[in-house]
Amino acid sequence: MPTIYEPQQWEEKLYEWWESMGFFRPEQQIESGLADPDAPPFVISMPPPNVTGVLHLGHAITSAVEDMLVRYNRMAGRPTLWVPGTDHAGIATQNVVERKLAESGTTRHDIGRERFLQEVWDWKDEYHGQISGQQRRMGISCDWTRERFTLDDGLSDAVLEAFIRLYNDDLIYRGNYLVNWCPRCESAISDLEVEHEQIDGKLYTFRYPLQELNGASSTANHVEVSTTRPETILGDTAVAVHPEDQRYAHLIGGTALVPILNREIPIIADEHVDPQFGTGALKVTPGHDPNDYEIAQRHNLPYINITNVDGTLNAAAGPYAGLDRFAAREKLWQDMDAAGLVVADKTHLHEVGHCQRCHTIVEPLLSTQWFVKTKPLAEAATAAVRDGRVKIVPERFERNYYHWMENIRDWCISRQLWWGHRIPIWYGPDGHQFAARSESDALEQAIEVYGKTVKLEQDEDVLDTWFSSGLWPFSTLGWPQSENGEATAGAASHASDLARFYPTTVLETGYDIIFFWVARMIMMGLYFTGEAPFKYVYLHGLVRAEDGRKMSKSLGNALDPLDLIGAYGNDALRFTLLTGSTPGNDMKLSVSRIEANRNFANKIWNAARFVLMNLEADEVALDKESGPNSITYALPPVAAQTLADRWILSRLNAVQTHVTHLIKNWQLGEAGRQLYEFLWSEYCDWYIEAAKPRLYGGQPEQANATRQVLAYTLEQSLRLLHPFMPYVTEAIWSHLPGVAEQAEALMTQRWPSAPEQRDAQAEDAFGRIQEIVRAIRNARAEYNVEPGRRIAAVFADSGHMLVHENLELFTSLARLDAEQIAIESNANGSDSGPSVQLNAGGITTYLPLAGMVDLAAEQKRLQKELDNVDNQINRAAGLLSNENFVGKAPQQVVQRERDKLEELESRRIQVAASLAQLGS
RNA sequence: GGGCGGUUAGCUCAGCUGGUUAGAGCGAUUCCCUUACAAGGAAUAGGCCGGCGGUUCGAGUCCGUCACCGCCCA
Repeated sequence: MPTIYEPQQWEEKLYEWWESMGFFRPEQQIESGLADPDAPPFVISMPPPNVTGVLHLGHAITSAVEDMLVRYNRMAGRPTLWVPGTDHAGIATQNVVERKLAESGTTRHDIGRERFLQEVWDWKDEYHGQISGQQRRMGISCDWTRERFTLDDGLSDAVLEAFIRLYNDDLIYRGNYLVNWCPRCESAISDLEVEHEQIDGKLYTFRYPLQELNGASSTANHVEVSTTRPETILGDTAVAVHPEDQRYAHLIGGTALVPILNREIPIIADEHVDPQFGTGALKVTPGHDPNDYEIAQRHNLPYINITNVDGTLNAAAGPYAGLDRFAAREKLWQDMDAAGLVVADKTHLHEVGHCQRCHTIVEPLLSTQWFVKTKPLAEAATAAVRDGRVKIVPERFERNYYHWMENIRDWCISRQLWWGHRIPIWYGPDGHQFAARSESDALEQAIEVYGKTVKLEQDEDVLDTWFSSGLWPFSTLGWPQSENGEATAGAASHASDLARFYPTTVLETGYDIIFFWVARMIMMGLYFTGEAPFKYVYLHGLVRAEDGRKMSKSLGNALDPLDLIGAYGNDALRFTLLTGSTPGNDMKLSVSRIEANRNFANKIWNAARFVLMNLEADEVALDKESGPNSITYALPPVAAQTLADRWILSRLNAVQTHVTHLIKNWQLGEAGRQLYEFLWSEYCDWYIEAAKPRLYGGQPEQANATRQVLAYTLEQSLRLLHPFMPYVTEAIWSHLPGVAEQAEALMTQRWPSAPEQRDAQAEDAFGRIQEIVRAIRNARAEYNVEPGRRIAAVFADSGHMLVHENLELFTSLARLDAEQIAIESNANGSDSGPSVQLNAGGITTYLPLAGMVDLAAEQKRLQKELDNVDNQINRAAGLLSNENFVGKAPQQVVQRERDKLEELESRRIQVAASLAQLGS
């Protein structure tokens, strides 16, 4: 084994091997005996990445978390299925291909629907390969034989089925309403796809001319009105004031004249008007503003649409027709200025909706679209979370979810795009709608209606991508075919997937798509399958750049996960993503942390090298009792175990228990950190160091026992670490003599589940040794003792057994001179002058550093220590003298304080004695 | 306007249902290429846990409030 772990040498090779062995497939897991066929399967539907392009760190964290969960559960013996796939991403993908066409000087309209779709499919085929290659580099152990794409045949069938059922159940309707329109995409988008952003715009105030009231001579021939979008004046159909606003009461019922156009519009009273805002008078543009739209409904006002689909103004805008909406804004304002209507324009901060995909300012527009009636679906979906059928982790997101569900509005699902699932509606000559799975189906229906064959036109539009995504957890498992028991030929082998694997177990994704995706899956899943599509929703935070900003290509601060994997290895990246944050909280990804975790992988690699070098000498016995997928190294009999052995085994047991508990409670990061601490700070820094003297200098049987414990602990630790760092653990495991020959792979080994069995005495005793060793090392450093020099030490009698039984530990860990170690009942080391006196681990240790001891410094140090001990004694004694504490605190807490106080007091005696000796 | 999150060491973050003297990584200082690892080892320094108030025997942790930062929704 080389001295440095090189992930590049291992990762792709191991992944190909894992995949080729079928380890990712539940069928194989059962056949091989790893999975219990009767255990509840563990199932995840992978959030399908868009086929638009390249995977980013959001995908990396998704992959890391899901793979961790999947690997853990697989090892724990549940049949585990992780369904991969990609999303056709309607708007995003169409945009990219359109941009590509633009580069070669053409448009989709030039080449037509059919050729355009062919272009997109070609593009998809190319990028799909790239993306699944990247996903494999991320090491995800998903079942590729079940990979799906939202536009493939099976999923398209699911979309048809879902649409038609909702349509027939009157939960889908078509109508002319105000929708969010993106003039760049030339499509409607849903409320969710509008991103509100604060804009430093202007508030324009102008005079709305009034028609003179008949007979009465009014001094006011205008009313002042403010707007942020002057061009919409051209579409005004009323001026509104608050019914109780005294300033304007006399105007109600009058008539205003639209500037430039001189169209007559009524002045109305409506509660919605905020008298405090602007001038308190409101222009009403029902065709281009959602609030105004509602006012218009209340007052039966007409709706005027002034814009074309591309954002230019139409004939209704009179002289401004043909101008872009923003150019028209400028021109109209100039013209109004010239007409003496302008009062002022001042800067004004306000929220403006932008298209999520292309960032164009969205225009509210009257348009005929398809909608899903969401209320009934949302009610069921709310109930599923309320009664615990679906649990959201972290729980706080449930509030968001409820709030959204309770205020849900109908979902605009039609898009004026070509790339996507075409709406399965055909129109007869009279506009009659036929919802059908195919044109021939529609024609048959038409014959029944018309009594003869008629020409039908299919709706031009496609469905919102999220409509098909909403079906993902069950459509990928074969719904609706397998539900109807009519498996199609291609899906024959997976025909019963729906029955076996649905509902899925966990839906894991970023909290940013809880509404877009998670909420809709729950609504759709409940409606179509009667069951919530998953039991748990685990939401991870967003990965941000080191400066805390969102990573984006345009900011140039985006890190490419593939680059990071190439530079530091997959394990380093995923361990960083897993341990770098807590569920639902964002993380700033720092490269230095990835580097540190690469070092961790290397550290384990080298620890393994050390162990393996020592295993070469003799064959280490295996423990075959533990059964298939659990074969590990045998441990020496307890009688042959040293203190260090018992200590590390107890610690291993504790970590195993704790880590399992943490994972079950979704505390994945904390679980990873525990393993990091254990392996580095306990196994490497202490146990391996403690093992060295026994391996090199001890008796053969001792060396052998040590090898067993070294090997066992390493082997079990690799199992625990595998879900967090699959590659380096698998690579090391493949070298383990004996064990690796008995089984195929670490990833198909059983998760350790030994009962909790701590050795408190060993943990306490070894802890004392650590304290003493640290104190000696500290003193050596303080006194600049040459690192290689072995020094004498005298231990107080109180530590007789501990020191006597672990002499070699002290000599090797603290570099003591074995010839000059003494245990004395009344030691002061005075033979060779004053000593440094250490009070650690409950024992006084004297270091007779001849000629080096600085009396004054020692006195100062000991005094400081004494003060410190006194402080703690006061604290503990204070607590214990408090009746309330003794009476109300749990017994164990009180007992702990008593023990502590006792120890502190004996420590105080030691320190005080040391100080006294020094002074003498 | 409503909701959520954050504020802990110089920097980036842990700290689960309240209970040892609050931890890690990076950075800093000193020393060491000791036969697993210099991507390493040993040691050290560094924190009124955002402010105020409350509950409690006991608060980084629970409650209230304020401030600042960020996100979501309207």
